[in-house]
Amino acid sequence: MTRVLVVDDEPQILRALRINLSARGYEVTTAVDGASALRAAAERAPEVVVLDLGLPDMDGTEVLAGIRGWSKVPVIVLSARTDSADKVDALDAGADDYVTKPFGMDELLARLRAAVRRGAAATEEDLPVVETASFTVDLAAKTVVRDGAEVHLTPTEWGMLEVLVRHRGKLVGQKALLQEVWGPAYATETHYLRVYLAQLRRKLEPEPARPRHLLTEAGMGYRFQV
Amino acid sequence: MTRVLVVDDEPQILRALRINLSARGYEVTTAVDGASALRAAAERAPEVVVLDLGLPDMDGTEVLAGIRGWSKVPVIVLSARTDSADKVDALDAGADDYVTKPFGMDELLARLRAAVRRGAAATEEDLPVVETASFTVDLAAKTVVRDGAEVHLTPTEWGMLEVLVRHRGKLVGQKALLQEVWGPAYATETHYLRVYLAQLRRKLEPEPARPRHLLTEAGMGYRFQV
DNA sequence: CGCCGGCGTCAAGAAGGCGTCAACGACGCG
DNA sequence: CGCGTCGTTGACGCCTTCTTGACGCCGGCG
Repeated sequence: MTRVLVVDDEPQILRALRINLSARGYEVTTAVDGASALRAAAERAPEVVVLDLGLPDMDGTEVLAGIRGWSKVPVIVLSARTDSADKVDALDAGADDYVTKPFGMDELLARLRAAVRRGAAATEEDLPVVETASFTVDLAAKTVVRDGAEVHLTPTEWGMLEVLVRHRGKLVGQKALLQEVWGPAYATETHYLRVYLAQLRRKLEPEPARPRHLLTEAGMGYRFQV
Repeated sequence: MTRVLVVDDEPQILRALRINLSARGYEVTTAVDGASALRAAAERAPEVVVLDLGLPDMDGTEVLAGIRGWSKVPVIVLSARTDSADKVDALDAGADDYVTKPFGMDELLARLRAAVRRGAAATEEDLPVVETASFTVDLAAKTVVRDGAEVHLTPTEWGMLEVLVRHRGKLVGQKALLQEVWGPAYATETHYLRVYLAQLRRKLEPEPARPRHLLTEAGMGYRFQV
């Protein structure tokens, strides 16, 4: 479910985009002015933004600058102005694409897909590599390295480790862990946790009996400590 | 000095772009047909490509696919066709932008800057040739060389190898692999993977029973190890 | 002090994934 | 039409992985 933020002050455009995007499985948020657009961009963390330049409260390029100040999210600018200088300004201000109204919905959707595709490639690359004193977890490559050698993990082992590493430092409840790895039906099979935690510790901890990174919080859940 | 590859068969456009781009400090390479475009893209490793769809020897989208087979370099498509379907096709084939002729030079330059700005982040490890201890894969030429001789691969075999090599080092999930090679409808035909992996290993691995580069991660997927 | 529940460990059987071989049919080419 | 190549499918044995049960340890509580 791709989150997209649509910013426009014309109700009919907003409506058309909302309908078309929702129908294609996008999760649409809308904003009708610059201030609420900036707020929505920060709160919803959309994966792509469609931004009309003609807003009532502030200039579109200001909104763009406001977003670019902290985010690299792809922004597709919509505008009624066909003037070349406007396009240049918007693109140089950080827009990823510029579409003039009236626009073909097919084309806009295609440009949207292109923008999302690029953005996805970018976020995939900055998946973190988490390092501890005794081993290293690469979430993107799905590998664990210990003492220079790769450690082989089974799918279930990796599933648990991934969840724990993603929430590193935080406590993950038993129920939550079971549901994320095995599915909602297994929320009470706490025995699985013990078995697989033991296997992970045997493979990763220098002293499995005294775990330093894969910690148990009795009665609560588990925690991954860097 | 940003390297840009311009592909067009109309001399006056080539000339206009060369002059304008050179004047702005770009390092321009040109190509007048698809075959030389692919060669130039592989050899010069441009940071951005301007590609005309109407080439004499092959369809523009084929050129695009040829580049996308191994590189994420931003491609701006130029075309005289204003038809919405053409735009959608090109954008979905991996184009980053689509500009219709006749175009304003200012606008094209702005779109070029936008494309370069985005692409600047992700232009490493984009090399079209990947070498292992026992064979060499050329993603741009779509060839595999082993012991000095070229190895013949069927289209499906090549499809799998290409996907794996493109994600070299990373684990590729079975579903992802099936969908990239066979299409979304085949996401569960895991038997195909076993058959074709075996064939690839027989053709490429020195010891097919003990693969060194085409590795299986049971239950998860496959990995290409350099 | 003894009971009890949660935890860690081990091991064995069940289930499913994997590699391999081989056969079949579709297709393109001469 | 005959040929070879390629993709698809089935069968089979092997091996990994999951699941399950048994058991001992420990800390809290009555």
